[in-house]
Amino acid sequence: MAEYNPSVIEPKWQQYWEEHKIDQTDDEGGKKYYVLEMFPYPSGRLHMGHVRNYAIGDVLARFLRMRGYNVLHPMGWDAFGLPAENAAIKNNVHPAAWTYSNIEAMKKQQKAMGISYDWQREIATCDPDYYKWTQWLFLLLYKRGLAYKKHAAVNWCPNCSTVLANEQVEDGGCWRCGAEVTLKDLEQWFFRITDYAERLLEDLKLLSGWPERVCTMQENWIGKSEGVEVRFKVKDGTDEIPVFTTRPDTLYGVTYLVLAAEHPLVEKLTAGTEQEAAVRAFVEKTKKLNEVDRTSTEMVKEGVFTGAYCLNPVNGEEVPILVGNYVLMGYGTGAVMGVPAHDQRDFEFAQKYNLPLRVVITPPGQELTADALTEAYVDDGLLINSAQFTGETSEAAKKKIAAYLAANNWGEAKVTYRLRDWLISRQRYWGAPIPILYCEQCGTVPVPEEQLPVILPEDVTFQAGGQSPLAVHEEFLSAVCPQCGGQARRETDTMDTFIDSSWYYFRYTDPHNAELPFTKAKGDAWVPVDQYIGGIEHAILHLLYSRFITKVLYDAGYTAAVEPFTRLLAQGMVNKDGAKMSKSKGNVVSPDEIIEKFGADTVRLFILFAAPPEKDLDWSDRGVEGSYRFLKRVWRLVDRYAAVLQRAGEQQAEADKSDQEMRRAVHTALKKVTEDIEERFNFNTAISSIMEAVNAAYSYMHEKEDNVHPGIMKEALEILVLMLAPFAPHLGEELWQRLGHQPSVHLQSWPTFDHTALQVAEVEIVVQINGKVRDHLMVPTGLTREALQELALASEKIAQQVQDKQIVKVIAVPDKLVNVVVR
RNA sequence: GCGAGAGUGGUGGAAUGGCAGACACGCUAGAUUCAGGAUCUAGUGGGCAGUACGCUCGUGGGGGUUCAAAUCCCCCCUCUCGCACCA
Repeated sequence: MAEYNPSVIEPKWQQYWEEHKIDQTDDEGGKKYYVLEMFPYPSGRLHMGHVRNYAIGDVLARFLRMRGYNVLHPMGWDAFGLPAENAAIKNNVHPAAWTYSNIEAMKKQQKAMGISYDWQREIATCDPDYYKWTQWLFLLLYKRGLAYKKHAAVNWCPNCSTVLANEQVEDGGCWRCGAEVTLKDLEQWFFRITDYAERLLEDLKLLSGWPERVCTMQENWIGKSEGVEVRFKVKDGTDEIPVFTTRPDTLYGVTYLVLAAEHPLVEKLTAGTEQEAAVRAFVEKTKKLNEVDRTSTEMVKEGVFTGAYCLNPVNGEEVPILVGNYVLMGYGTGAVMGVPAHDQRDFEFAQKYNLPLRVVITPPGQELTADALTEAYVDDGLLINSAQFTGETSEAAKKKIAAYLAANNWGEAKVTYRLRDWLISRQRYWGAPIPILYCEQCGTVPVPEEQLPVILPEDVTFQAGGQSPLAVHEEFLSAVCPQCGGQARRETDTMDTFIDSSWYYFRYTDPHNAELPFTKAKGDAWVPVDQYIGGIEHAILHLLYSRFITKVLYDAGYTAAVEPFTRLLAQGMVNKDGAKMSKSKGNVVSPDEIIEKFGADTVRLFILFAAPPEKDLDWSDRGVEGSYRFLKRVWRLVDRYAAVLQRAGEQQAEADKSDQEMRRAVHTALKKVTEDIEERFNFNTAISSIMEAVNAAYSYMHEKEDNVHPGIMKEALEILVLMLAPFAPHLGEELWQRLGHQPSVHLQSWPTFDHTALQVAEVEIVVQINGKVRDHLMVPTGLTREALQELALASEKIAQQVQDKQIVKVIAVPDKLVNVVVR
């Protein structure tokens, strides 16, 4: 009797699968299913989060193949990024060398896990064959007017020495290193994602296969709000100040106007006035505040009078213009109208600076006076003090005032989004160069497509100061202008790595194409991804960018997909002792060690068994041992009967009761496992059903010893092995062979359960009195309500307890229960 | 503050209106063994009982709907995540 020895069988089957190209996908054949796990950054080591991610994807991929789908299950590397560059500076290795050796190490780990990837489709975003098409994508956006350069106050991470997109600032810190982000005035490249704001919002409705919270987060991030833009004329001047408001019904309550510190009119309005010095000091002070303090709700609202006034278009009233620290230049128009009676922020501000309040909205049936207010009345109501709109409801007035403004050319209805354009240039080396030239004659010129890729030079020297080595690389810098043939200079910024990952799922469909990023036929054959699996941390970033890029490709006719990912599974984290695994806490569990000790099958099984995929999972060494024990238990079961079963079919004995029970147990498990994987993704309960079937087989074995029914035992073991194969692929393969079959178990059809095996002659029902269980009865299956009721009332225990009471009602549920209601 | 999710034995978790705690970990006992480990078998929510396999309590707290609630509804508490002066 051989022992279960994963360290022998796992490498053996991995090699077999590779040699026999079991995991390669053809573009033709069967109904397609695209399973994708988010590709990793090649840090050099897999962590348990990766292991979980790939285990989930692999069970699905293997299961669906057995269900007859043509499954695409590729893997690649999000290989550009700062850590490579930091490692280069610190250890004096080239980022490319560092990255590729990390890729090798991680690939080895993935192979050791037995994940069924089609390695022929492997991609790395730092490969010129890949980033050529990332650059092509940039040019596509450029041609379509979606890539532009502008001067703006942008987020700067001093630690990473580069700028960041809005999405990449978390809590005022850099998403990668956490350093406090400051604002810098720089000229930078942007993608016009705001042009797609409405579609990105609207199409969330198509994503019924996504977790609702991810859609909600995207919805909040896009932040649509509908209102009007009103133009206030500056008194004694020609300038106009546009103001965005969602409450045009409060327009008659405006008593002042506030500009953001960065508002272009601030300087103009105060130049040469006696307010100039005070305003300038205030602006300086406000600009110095970092983003966190600036947008914190706890911040004290402060402001200063500019000395200027403007005119409320609807009533011609003069209102003072102030500069305030609570108005953001980045949202709306950078100017707000102050309605202290009906906006809490304005109320606080007005109290502090003694600005007047005017009530223009009253709650229905109530009087409201300015003096009586202790806080703003922010709800809808009826208009007062509002000329011809007095008496209207807020709802009606919003529309009527908007129309009135439009008719007089004082403003118009407008929709504003919180979403900002995507800042995509990075002042770093290890990324795809932006394919742009600056010509003295022609200005900004895109690199012609046939000249792609713009190769990232390898002979660079890194400087401690963090300046990109491209900026001082003469050979890279100098270029010939494709338009005039004159001297030109290359853009030295590289692209945000989120661009690399925003289209990689298309490249897998046609990874070796030298003419195009992918052909439409191949892209359309696979995209959208049917099931995408990854961490929740990309709820906005990667997932929003990918949706945007897919829509651009759709508009340009390169894909028929409107959305890239049909279903999304946001997996939970892998923790240890209730806390995130981290070096500083010293609670990191290394996948390598566990695989070495127990084998990949055990790790996969444990991680899928310990919790449903979307929940956080606490790592337990004991639990892992339990999974190992289970696999050994299966091994012994098959080992004991494999020989016996070679004789199966010789004598087909009549099946007795316990034989039939064995068969029922296996088919019941099969039904449950199939449903749990296919419909609910509940791998934990699928595995527990397999365990139950194994337990049933042990009981059967004890009862029958060597007199098991060969046909039934054979079928039971085969079904068990087939069910286990997606979870523990190596053991599945080994046992399949030991049962006398040819490999590969992974090319077998998923078994179908036999309805007749599930049928039972008798079923245990529960008899309740007033909802409390009082008896259990074995009754023939399929009894009618009436028959069931009769049997229940005839039961000794029930009859006894009911005899001196009045039966009010009897509820009978066939094959389940009877509830007798008594008084 | 707003939004979303969660709260079930000693532990991970199961049950989505019909016997709460499947499955597993841990623990207890027995078998096997020189011993340990491994393995197999049985037991394992609390209380009361005491061999009647019975009563009773029990799914964060309180209330409600229902013949029947972990599950549906209302209020409250706690935790996690996301957003947060967005005009």
